[in-house]
Amino acid sequence: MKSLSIKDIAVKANVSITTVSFIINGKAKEKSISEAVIEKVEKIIEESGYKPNQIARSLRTGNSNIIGLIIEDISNSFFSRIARLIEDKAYKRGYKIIYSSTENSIDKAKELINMFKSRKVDAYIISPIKGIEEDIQMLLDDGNPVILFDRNLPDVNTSYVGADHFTASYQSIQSFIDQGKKNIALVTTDINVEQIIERYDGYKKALEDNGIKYDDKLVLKIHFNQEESDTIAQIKELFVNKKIDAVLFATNYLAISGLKVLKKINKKIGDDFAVIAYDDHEAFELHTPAISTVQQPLEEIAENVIKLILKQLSTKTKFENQEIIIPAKLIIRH
Amino acid sequence: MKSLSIKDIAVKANVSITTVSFIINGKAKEKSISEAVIEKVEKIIEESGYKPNQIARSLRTGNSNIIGLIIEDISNSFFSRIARLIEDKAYKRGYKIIYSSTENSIDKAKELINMFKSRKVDAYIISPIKGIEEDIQMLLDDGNPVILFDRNLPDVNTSYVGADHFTASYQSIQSFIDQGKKNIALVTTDINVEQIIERYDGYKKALEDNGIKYDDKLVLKIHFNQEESDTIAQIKELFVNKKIDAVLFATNYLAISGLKVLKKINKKIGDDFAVIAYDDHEAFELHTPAISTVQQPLEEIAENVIKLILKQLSTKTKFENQEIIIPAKLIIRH
DNA sequence: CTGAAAGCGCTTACAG
DNA sequence: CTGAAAGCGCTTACAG
Repeated sequence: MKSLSIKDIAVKANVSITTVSFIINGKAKEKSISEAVIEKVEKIIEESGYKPNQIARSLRTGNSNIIGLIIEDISNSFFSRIARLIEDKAYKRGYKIIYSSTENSIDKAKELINMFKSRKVDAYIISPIKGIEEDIQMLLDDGNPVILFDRNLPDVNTSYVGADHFTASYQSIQSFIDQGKKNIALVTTDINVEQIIERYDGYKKALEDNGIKYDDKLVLKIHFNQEESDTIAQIKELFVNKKIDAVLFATNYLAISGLKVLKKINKKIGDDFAVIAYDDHEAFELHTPAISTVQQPLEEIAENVIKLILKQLSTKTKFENQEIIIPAKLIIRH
Repeated sequence: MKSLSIKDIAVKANVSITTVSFIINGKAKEKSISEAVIEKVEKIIEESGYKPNQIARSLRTGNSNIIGLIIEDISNSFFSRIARLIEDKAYKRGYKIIYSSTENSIDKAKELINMFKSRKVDAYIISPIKGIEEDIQMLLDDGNPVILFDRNLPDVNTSYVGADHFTASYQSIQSFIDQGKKNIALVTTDINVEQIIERYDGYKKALEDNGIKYDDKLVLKIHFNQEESDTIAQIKELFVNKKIDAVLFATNYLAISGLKVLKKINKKIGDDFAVIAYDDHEAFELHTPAISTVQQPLEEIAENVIKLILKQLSTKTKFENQEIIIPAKLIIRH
């Protein structure tokens, strides 16, 4: 029942565990182990199905080949799709992923960082929230690679990969204005994170640049963790009581709720009511009519995150932090 | 830079590491350590921010408090939602999750099992595929808790948690027949797993029991990993060339493709064409008209999986395997 | 009431 | 060309 150890292999092969270790780690040549011994040991390893104990290896070497991934919620399709891409790319380079969801709770995020720390993960990929700046700074001070993605934390100097939310939001509003819209609403969340604030700023700036007066009453900030029924009621209130000819939803789940409202109040999307949703969702292409969306470049975000991680992992000296901002794409559907 | 060890704490407190260890592990009372010493040590731990190295603890105790989760694809909403629920429940009990996606590849699944094994995970939660029976049997022989979910493996004696796919599929078809439908199609996948076969069996049996002849031409088996454009072409072929008045989609992503086809060929869902989709999706409620679905009890599946894991983990003796089959729910929407 | 010491399974500097 | 031994940071049986 007990699994084999390097000692068992050494005994079977009648060599020292040092020799076995060198062979396992591909240092046989370098340590000039004879061909005959290499073959014998490899054969025994093969036949016995021996797998080195990674826990012992980690304890000794100090690295785990595990990357910790901290996100808001794995069941949100934006994150699950990113998680899948990151997993793929990490595995190809020999790294595994431990993930965990923060649910936008500062306490849970702090706890997760501590847990990952005590497990000695080699690197951290974090979609952060405000309030954990100090914890992240401590990771950096200890020399850990930390990459933020999706949301940046202005007060911490780390590497960051994300889409250009300001421009994407600006362009969405500009496209409404180009269609002749004047009363443009924004439905967003009240969570205080960079990428949501940028979407708001883009909305405001586009209005100003086009000489349209910003109206606070057309901006609905939905409380993050509330019941969907409440969200629907609030959006309905906005749609029914305000004169609106276009709306930008700042997240895909808000757009889903918004579409439910439109269905309920029987308001048609068309020439006199336009909609754009931030982040794509399968429901949008299928919807009648199809919903225009802002699409984040998931593949590129994941690729850049992994690249930065690997670069930092291989750099012994002080690492230069990088910010990589990738354009998002506005997909107009009819 | 280096993090603190138990030795550092012992030196600071002027006691042995044994004493510190007892205090950390809540055995202070049992080992009758004096109140004064306990307080002193706890204060130092608190102030220094010391976190025990879990790697060392794992090596010594043999357990990792990590559960390995092997699924088909984390970006599929069924799995990401289950993953979220399992994560939640596991965390509450002090366990962390490492996940990985198999993409329905036998080789990748085997590799993942080996990787988890060498990391000494305490338990395995697997949504399996045919071809890894031996590997799972080896885990069981080594005394590891293994819970299969979503799909069972008939040739291996393990615990299993899943929905009653046969009945759900049967009831779906029965509801079509009750509406007077005669030409009922099934769009399913060609992957050779229990839960897909059961859906097929339920379809066939319901037809037979109602005296409707089974027609092979009305069953479309889509190749698993193909491009969506090919899937759409095949479904279109079925819908255009066969006389059909109802269709059951065996997975939610097939239903999404199917709805795209209907939109394209401008076929309306209504009195003379009915649709049911297996596994819910946000797009279905929103669709015009809303799509009826078979909903799996995700919460109950996750809860039972974790319960079984904990039970097995706490049972020193030979564990009695259990199969838990939970009814799925047919939600009719109009 | 508390501590010295063995040992979990590895890696690697050192010695020969 | 190969091995003995130290040490990574813990836990715990044993001794006093």
